[in-house]
Amino acid sequence: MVAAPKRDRKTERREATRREILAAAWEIAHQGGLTSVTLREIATRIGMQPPSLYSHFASKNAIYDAMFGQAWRDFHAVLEREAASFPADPRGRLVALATTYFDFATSDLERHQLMDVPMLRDFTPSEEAYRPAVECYEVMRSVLNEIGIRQQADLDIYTALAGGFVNQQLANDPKGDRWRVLLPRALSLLADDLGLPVQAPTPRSKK
Amino acid sequence: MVAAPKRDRKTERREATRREILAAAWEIAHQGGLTSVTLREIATRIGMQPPSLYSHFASKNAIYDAMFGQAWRDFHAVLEREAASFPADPRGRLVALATTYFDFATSDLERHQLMDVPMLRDFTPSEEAYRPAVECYEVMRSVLNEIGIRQQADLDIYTALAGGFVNQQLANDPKGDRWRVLLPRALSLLADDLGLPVQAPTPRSKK
DNA sequence: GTCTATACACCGATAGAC
DNA sequence: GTCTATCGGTGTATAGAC
Repeated sequence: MVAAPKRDRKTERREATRREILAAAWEIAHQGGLTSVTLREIATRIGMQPPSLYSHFASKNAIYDAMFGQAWRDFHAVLEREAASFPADPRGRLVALATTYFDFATSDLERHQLMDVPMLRDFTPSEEAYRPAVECYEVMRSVLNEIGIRQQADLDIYTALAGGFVNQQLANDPKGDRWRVLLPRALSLLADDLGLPVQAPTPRSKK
Repeated sequence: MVAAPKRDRKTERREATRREILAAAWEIAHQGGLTSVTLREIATRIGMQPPSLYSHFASKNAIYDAMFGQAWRDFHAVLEREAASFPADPRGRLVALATTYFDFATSDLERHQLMDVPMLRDFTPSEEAYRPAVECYEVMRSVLNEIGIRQQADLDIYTALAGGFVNQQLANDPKGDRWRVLLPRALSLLADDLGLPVQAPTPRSKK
């Protein structure tokens, strides 16, 4: 009995083309905003004719959908990776969680808009594309839960705060860190209010 | 010498038509979002042919521009009116200021997007339309200044907080008050951190 | 000031040949 | 799977008659 071939060259090529299309779409979005992504422009960039794209995606919204899913899967991967090395103390974890989200969101405006700002009319993510988003929320909620932030009102304040910082950073200082550096202080206010234990800072060498 | 006529019927009619155009534009925006405002649709609603709109506005962006200016002048009026009856104590003033902004912003999603969320490509407000926006910032900054919030970092935390609450409210509970009711608590955290004096609540009749 | 007619540049999507 | 050709629609804006 001969082993089935491990690689399916045809499928590989198909997926390579899909990736190429998505890469071009991201490139366009980064240059001219999400709404400037058009089938014509995608096709031009990858040397195709616009109708050929329909062999790979059922519609333009299907492309947005794939981008949406990809973005959340990427964040999920980052979140899992970073969460493994979060500090042990509650306040440190809180800051680390928020900073992980903040950095991911602010590092790519158009991706953030696609993920978190419903700005594309007549685009609604499919259930499949939405799944990794739900998984991210689960991870974040469980981290906050461990810390002791369980009440809905407390979670709501946290999300408003994190989202507000991201938006201000992107809107008013997109290349800087004006709000990023304030994040720990803002979170410590919340931590104080919730009575999270303060961990004495690790003693440093003298002075 | 005959007194000049107080009313210019021609000008009045012109401005009435302008108002009619803007009213139709807002109506469309409220129903289908800011980007769904088109000259065709405006013209249809007021019983005109699309090209006729050019007798009143130089371009579509000129219409957005007028809407932008109108929105900020409206907020300025609300702000001046409300500020006259803000409480005397710093914490009360802080909450009143933020609530005034919050209520105005959340009461009209499309207006908020036009004012605060740069989401229309190739639209930049003219200097004239931007002026009332600057005046609003002046008023808000001066209120915060009286309270004792003067450092840029403190102002930045305030704006991130206020903006974050507005966005969460509009995105996740547009018809409710889930974040509105949390606003005083969130602001008291900031007030605590800044050491704003706490005013003993006015004694009420017994228990 | 408003109209008709039209120019012009886009867009997403489909049909059918190869 | 990719192509050519094309459909049917969107939009802003201009020219010129009335």
